[in-house]
Amino acid sequence: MSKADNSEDTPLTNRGSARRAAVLKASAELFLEQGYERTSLAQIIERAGGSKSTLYAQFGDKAGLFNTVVIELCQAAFGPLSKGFPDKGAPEDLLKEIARRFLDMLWGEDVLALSRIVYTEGGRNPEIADVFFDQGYEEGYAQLSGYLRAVTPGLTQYRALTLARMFLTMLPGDAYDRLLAGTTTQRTKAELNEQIEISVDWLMWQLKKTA
Amino acid sequence: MSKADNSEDTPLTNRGSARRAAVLKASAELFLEQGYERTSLAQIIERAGGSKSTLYAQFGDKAGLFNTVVIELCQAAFGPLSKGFPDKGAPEDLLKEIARRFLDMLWGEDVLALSRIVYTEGGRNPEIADVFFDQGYEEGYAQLSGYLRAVTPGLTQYRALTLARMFLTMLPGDAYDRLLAGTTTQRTKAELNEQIEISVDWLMWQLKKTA
DNA sequence: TCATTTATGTACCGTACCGTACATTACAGT
DNA sequence: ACTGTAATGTACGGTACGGTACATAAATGA
Repeated sequence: MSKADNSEDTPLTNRGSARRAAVLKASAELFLEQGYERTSLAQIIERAGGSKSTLYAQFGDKAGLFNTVVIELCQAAFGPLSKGFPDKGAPEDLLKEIARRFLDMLWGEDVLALSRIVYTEGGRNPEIADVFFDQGYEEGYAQLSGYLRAVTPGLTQYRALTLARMFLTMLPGDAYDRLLAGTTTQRTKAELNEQIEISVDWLMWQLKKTA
Repeated sequence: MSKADNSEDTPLTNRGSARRAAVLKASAELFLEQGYERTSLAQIIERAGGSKSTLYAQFGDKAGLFNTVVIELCQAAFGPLSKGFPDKGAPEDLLKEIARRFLDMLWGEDVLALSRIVYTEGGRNPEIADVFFDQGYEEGYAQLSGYLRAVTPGLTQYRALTLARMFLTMLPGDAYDRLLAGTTTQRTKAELNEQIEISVDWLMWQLKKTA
C-alpha cells in the first residue's frame, strides 16, 4: 500500500467502482487459489478486464491490493457465525448442532483457502492475521461463550471464553490441519462424528461441574 | 525433481558430499525463513558457496532440492518425540510433563517454520504433508496412546489413539494457530497452563470412565 | 603417470515479473 | 457544447529468476 490507495477517500464513478469490484473478485479468486507470490498482476487483469493503470490507481500496488482483498474476505467468510444459534432443544443436542455448523463453515473451500493464505502471509502482514482471528475464531468464542453463560448460572465470563475456545479447537482435532496441509489421507466422517461426540460430552461435563 | 536427483544412487566424493551438506543447510535456513517462492537459488549458493552447477547436478532442480530439504527437516524436527516418556510419578503429573514437552517442541522455531512451509506448499506437494504428519503428529499419538493403554486396562487401541489425538490437539488450543499466523496478540503463559490443566483433567476423566 | 570421470565455475538465454510514463478515452459540472 | 478531471489502454524499462552450455579443475583407477 505505497502511494495511492483509493479505498475510501475519492468517490469513484460508476465505471470506476464497477472495475474495482471486478478486480477485487478476480484477485480474491486468484490469491486464494494460488497464493500471493504465484499470482501475477497480469493474471488478475486478464480475468477482471481493464488494465494495470486501474489497478495501481485504486490499490497502490500489489501488496495494497492483497491487503484489501484479504480483509474483505475475512469479513465475508465468517458470515455464518453471526447467524446466531438455534435455540430450542436440550443443551446437548444444541451443542452438537453448533459443532456441526462450525465444522461445516471451516470445511468450506473459501475459509480453507483463506486460512492457508493467512498462515502463509501473516508473518509478513500481521494485520491480516489479526483481522482473521478477530472476525473468525474470536467471534465464534464470543457467541458460544454467551450461550454457555446463559444456560449455566455461576459461569464467569473468562471461564466461559476458555471453555468455548477449547471446545472449538478440540472439535476438529487434527482434521483441519490435515486439510490445510493437503495430506493424501484425511479423517473420515465417522472419526469426525466421534470427535463431536467426545467434545460435547466434555463440555457438558464442565458445565455440570460448574453448576 | 526432474532430471538428476543424486540423493542415493551415485557415490559422492568427499568434495561433493561436503558441498551437498552445505547446500542442504543453507537451503533449510532460507526456505524456512522465507518460504519456497521467495527463496532464490542465487541466495542459496551465496550462502553455501559453490555454484549452480553443483546444485543442479545433485538435486535436479529447485523443486527437487526443496523436497529433499523438507523431508530431512521433518525427520530432524520431531526428534524429541522419540526420546520416550518420563516413567515415574502419578499419571496426572506425568501427563502434565508430557504436555509441557510436547508444547515446547511445537513452540521451537524450527518446528514452527516447518509447519508454516508444509501448510503453504503441501497442497502442491502432498508428499511433504504426509511425511510431516506421519513423522510428527502421528508419532506423538502412537507414543501417547501406548502409554495410555499401559496404565488403563480395557482401553482399545482405537480409542486410545482417538484420546491421544484429541488430547494433543486440545492442548495448545488456538495458541499454535496464532503463532503460525503471526497475530500481534498471543496467548499468555497463564492461559497455556490453564489449557494444560483442563486437558489433563479431561484425559484423566476419560481414563477413569474406561477403567 | 596418464586417461577418464566427476565436480565446479562462468557466462549466458529466455522469460516473467512489478511498476511507470504517457497518450487516449469517457465522464462531470457549468 | 466545452473544459478539466478521472479512468483506461499501450508500451516499455529494469530487474531478478530458473535453468543450460561449456570450459576448467580436481579426483579416481590403472
